[in-house]
Amino acid sequence: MSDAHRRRRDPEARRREIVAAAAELIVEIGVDAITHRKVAARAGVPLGATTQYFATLDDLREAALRELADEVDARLEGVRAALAERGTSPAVLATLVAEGLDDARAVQADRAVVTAAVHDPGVRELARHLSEQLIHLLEPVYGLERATAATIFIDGVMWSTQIRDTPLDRPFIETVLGRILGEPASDHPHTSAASA
Amino acid sequence: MSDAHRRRRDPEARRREIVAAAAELIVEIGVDAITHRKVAARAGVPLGATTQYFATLDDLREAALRELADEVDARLEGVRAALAERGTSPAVLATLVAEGLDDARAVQADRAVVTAAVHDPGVRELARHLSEQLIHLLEPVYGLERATAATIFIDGVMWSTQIRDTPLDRPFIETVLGRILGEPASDHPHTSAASA
Amino acid sequence: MSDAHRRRRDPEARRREIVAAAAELIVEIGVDAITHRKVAARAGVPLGATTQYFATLDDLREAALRELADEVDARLEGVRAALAERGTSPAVLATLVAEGLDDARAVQADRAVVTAAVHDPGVRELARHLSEQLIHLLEPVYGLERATAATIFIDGVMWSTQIRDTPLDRPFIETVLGRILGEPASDHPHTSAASA
Amino acid sequence: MSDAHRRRRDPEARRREIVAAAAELIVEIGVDAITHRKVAARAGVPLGATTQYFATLDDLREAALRELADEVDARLEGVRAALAERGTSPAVLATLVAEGLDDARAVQADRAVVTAAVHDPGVRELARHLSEQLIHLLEPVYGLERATAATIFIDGVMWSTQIRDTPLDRPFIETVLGRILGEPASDHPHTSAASA
DNA sequence: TATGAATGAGTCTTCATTCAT
DNA sequence: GATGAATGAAGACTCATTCAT
Repeated sequence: MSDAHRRRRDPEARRREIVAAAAELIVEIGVDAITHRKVAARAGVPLGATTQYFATLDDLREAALRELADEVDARLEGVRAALAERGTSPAVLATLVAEGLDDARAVQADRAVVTAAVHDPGVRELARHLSEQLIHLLEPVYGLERATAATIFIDGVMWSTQIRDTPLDRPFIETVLGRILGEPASDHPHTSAASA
Repeated sequence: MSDAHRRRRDPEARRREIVAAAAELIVEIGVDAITHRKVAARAGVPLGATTQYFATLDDLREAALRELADEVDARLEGVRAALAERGTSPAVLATLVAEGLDDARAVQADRAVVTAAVHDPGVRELARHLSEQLIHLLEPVYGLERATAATIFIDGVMWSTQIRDTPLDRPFIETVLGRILGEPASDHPHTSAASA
Repeated sequence: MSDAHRRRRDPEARRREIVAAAAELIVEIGVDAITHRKVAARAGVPLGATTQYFATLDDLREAALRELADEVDARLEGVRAALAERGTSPAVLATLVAEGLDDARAVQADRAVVTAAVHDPGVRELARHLSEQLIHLLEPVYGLERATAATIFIDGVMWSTQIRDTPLDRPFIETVLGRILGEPASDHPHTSAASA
Repeated sequence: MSDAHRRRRDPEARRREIVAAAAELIVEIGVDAITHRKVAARAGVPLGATTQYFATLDDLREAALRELADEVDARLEGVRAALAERGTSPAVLATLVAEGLDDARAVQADRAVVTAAVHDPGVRELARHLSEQLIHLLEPVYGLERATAATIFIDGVMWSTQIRDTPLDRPFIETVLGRILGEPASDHPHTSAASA
């Protein structure tokens, strides 16, 4: 019965395939290099399908960037869970960051969104949202200022990984996060004098 | 072929104009959005001039990115001089960084080089060189690890500025740099805002 | 992008039209003088159609040369049939060659392929194939050496026709072919105009 | 004194260098592929020199083709001398032809002129002149018809060499020329019923 | 609805030719 | 006179987008 319902394919599934292909390509060749043809080829769908589901290439691009942002969001959710379970210490956080660095796709997805944000106000909100997510994760324990500082540092770590051949190692990250975050505040947040 | 009046005849100047126009455009619309036509229009030269001086658009792009990197280099030289004069303290450094953040062009030039580095190995070296410059500035006073950490943090600050509407403020930067750098390791201690 | 009326929708036919137009132009203005624009104009199709069907101009050129080679092949098949019916004598062959010379297009098609072969290894095979076709037609009757010699001579006749205003006449061709081929070596002798 | 006369260089010599470079290039890459820039680079002269000595590229092309034709002419003069000395027999002629085939440049020069002749009436005369030269060499001994036939065959041999990997061998050429030319006429020409 | 043919705008690039120096 | 900078026309090619089927 469920098979009979969908004639050929599930439109939603196809849409997802296209977005996934576009996201892959953005990570690989950059947001400005994607074309309908490349996306169609990568997704294994006919050219027409890419224009069927998205009015313009910009729309497709946006959907793909949103997809990448969702991936990062999901990853952050994993971080949240891990911190909740293992404790929000610089050591645990450093471990999670270092793990993230090992997943090239994760790093690139994040960087792609931020890069696209520079010249696209729409994406800017996406990028802002992501870093705020991390801030909000750390803020209850370390306060806004330190949480912001740590997030900005981790941002720098991501870029460093993207540009350099040798990724930064966990001990370094832990040490620096330790300095930035200091000791966890006893139990609950203190509003501090952070800026942004 | 045409009866048009040939323009000025100063190859070096013209080349510089073209590179400057390309650099401007990279900052404004992104490295992937530049075209011969846009550069020619911005520089106020005929289309053919852009191809006369650069065999390929890639060559022109590279020259423009190098120009931007040189700008950043010059700025870093200014930082070096200021640190030498006013002391390599987190406070002085924070002031210089905050000043840099106020110069949108400076931030954008730096970010443009880093962004272009992601998909262009040639530019990657340029980007690496820039961050190493800053590391080398701080290393004599704070050691490699702290110098690197501070540089990575400043990198994050730059991105944050690029993405957010409100730039981070000087006190925040000073506080965090203080935590990252700690007391100068050398014999010329400065007043540092370290805490924790 | 435009409100133009799309034309007919018969890809195969359109492809053939484009190839035919390109072949015509190669014969008229030479293989190196064809451009997308000229082909499109000649075929009566928009510029984009020529690039839609052929990834590169080289591909289009190759298809057109192959088309010309096919024409020559078809002509050779006619020669084969005629020789089979009327006997493989120098006289019959000379008549067929002389007929071929009267068809300017046939001569030009042949010469165009050979000319293009000089600087294009891919086409070289095409050209070789054509002359081998004729050799194989004559070889069973006259042996490889004489068949080759006659083919080479006929090649020279084609070029002579291409360069001179007055084409060589049938009697001359017959006389020379008679000398080159001599008496048929097979069991089915034909009246031959051999002399000397 | 002779050195003082010419300021920088001998204009005539420079002109010859340019023509020689163009001729070389025509042989290598085809008559349609030459450009001012390529010729200047090959000749080792500044770009402006190529336009200084020739009003248009067509003029330069024509001069270069004429140069190639002159080379062939010189070669034919060598053939004339050799025939005069060693006798105008098919064997001697075949040897000279076979020697010519070994000189790739000689074959290509000849073919370049003939090829260019197809679409350029001006060059056509040049090409006609060349084959007539050879006819006139053989005519006194073998008569116009046989001389023409042999020339046409040799023309075919040249093309065959250009297209095939393995050049035709001397014995084959001698055998066929022997059949085409027959025995040398006793002493002086007989006007025969040849066509062209 | 799904597909891919159709179209032309726009891109990079090459070059003949002109002409300032 | 010699040089190479200057210019734009023209060429190959790519692709977003439209729309017939």
